[in-house]
Amino acid sequence: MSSTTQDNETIDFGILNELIGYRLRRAQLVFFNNFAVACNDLGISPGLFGVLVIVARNPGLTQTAIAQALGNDRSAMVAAVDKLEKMDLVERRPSQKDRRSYALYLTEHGESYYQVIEARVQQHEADFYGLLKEGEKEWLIDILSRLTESRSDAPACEE
Amino acid sequence: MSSTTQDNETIDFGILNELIGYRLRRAQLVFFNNFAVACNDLGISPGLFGVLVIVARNPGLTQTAIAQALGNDRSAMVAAVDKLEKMDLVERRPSQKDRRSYALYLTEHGESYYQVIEARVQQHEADFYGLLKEGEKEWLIDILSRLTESRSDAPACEE
DNA sequence: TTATAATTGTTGATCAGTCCACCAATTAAA
DNA sequence: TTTAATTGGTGGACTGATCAACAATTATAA
Repeated sequence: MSSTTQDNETIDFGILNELIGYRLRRAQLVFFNNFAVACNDLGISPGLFGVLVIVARNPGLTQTAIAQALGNDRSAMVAAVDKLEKMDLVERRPSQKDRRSYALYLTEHGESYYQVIEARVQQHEADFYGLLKEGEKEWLIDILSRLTESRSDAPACEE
Repeated sequence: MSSTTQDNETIDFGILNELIGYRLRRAQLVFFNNFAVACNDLGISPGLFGVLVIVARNPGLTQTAIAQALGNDRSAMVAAVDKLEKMDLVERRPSQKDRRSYALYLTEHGESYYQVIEARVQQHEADFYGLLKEGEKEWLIDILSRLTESRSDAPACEE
């Protein structure tokens, strides 16, 4: 009911501040901006990073398999993999089992560059750790996972 | 028979599942979809609902004031208010203090219709309450607020 | 006062992301 | 063999966000 800072010029946010959906959107936007600032020189967006992680940890997957894992459309993968290929981070190798599909792998340059990117991303995340108390990060991720995997065609999540 | 679908279960998400940013994005997407399903017949998007709430609780504000409160660009408000005007929910009244700006108010129809919309939104939010334990909702909102208002883009802060 | 700077709503352009329908080639199933 | 699915891919539509510019208006400084 009360906003965090009740200053002179009080705008009443009403129900908005108590809506998980609204708060999620605002927080996600802040993370997005921070990610962009931290990784713009690397040419990596959050979406591209997601693809990179899946390819790095699961070499040989097809584009549709990655799309399903990330909850994206197959068609969206084309431009993403094209970009990553032009950056010499990912390469498409013709699948031997299925001549329709490609098997995706990190290039040699991609292998080493991925270490840089992941370190940068983790550093970007750490920018927010000061705002969290003991155990809050794990709890937050747990509850977000619950909210995500409850409904919808949740992606295949392990662990 | 087992090539693609079984791969799904063994996909390693690596660092992804432990990233707050990634989890936020996924959860927010689920909320967005649920919101759309719950409110598509009302013609209200999350963004439009945000504007509606601010106008309802703070009648007479200018478009830029609302944009700043919601963290949006001023130019984005034009199309939003145009839509809400065509729906006969919001009206622009010329400001008496400043002839450059408008003062925004809910129309008569908007006043009653807003009750319907807010009830629907709250019902949509309640779809997720079953996943939360005692006090977790307040905790989650508190954490998300902290993450959001840490950075410069904080809403509702005038000087 | 006058000259200058700032603000308001608005337009337009760009850009990323999502979504959907569709296609040729290939594979799976009937 | 005929038919149905699936793959990567293309194109279009549709949001959203972002930014630069503009005319009208207001605020500030000289």
